[in-house]
Amino acid sequence: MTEKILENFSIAQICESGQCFRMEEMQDGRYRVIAGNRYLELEQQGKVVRFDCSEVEYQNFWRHYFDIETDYGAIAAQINPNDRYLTAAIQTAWGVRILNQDLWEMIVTFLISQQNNIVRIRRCIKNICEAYGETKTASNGVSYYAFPTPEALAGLEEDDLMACNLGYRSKYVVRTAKAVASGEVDLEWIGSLNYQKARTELLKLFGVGEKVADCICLFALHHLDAFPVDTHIRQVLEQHYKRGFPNRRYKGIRGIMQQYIFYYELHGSEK
DNA sequence: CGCCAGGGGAGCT
DNA sequence: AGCTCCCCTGGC
Repeated sequence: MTEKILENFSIAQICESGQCFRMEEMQDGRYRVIAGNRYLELEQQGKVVRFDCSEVEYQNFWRHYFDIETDYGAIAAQINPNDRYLTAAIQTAWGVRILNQDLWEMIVTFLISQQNNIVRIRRCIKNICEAYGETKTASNGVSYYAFPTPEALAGLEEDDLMACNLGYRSKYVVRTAKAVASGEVDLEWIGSLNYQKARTELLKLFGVGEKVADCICLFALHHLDAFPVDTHIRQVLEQHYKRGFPNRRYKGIRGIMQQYIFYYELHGSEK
């Protein structure tokens, strides 16, 4: 067990922010997350967060995964107080963080996300993990499935993942897996690039467009200036930012603002 | 059964 | 940059 007192951190909000589809609430207040081939259970009471792992594992992995080293209070303080929309958004989404997730996992996840809803995305991910991910056992005895490696998917026919409910996205995932497994695409190299260059490389992948590329940049590569524009964000921009989003003001943290907006639209405004 | 939307993308002009 | 058409599934 590792206990930390954390500001601007809400595991519930992170879970519902729609950036990680392998995090879920088990019982009330207790959450489970699978990242790559790691498993963690955690719970939160107020600012106190209990991680079911050693201090070493927290320091070596989960601290970075949850982006604990970034001061979100300072970021929230940069929001223009005259901006009524963003001010309302941060009141609801104050505990959201941009996770540091695995690059391959995010590529597959957001290939699947296109023209898809969150419930089915979750199920698709679950399906491919159960079908092609390695079975693992957590330190507390719980068994779980790791995310399938590129190699595990590279041997498939392009339509094989339709059995996992991916629909037409099956060929996007399989073809990308083949490209990565063969070495034609070098994920480690992409991970070393700056935002614009990484984005350009990701756009070369079959099935990756601008929105998906920005999601990958934000959630895996931690390029906090990436600003994914989906149908929800587009509507917000049209309604509340007719003269354009204040890109200059939020330069370098636009992606965090995007997440606050996205969360607010999904859970906060309650129409 | 048809229609349509769900966190877009490819292919062309 | 803008446009058309398209992919598959689930809900109504």
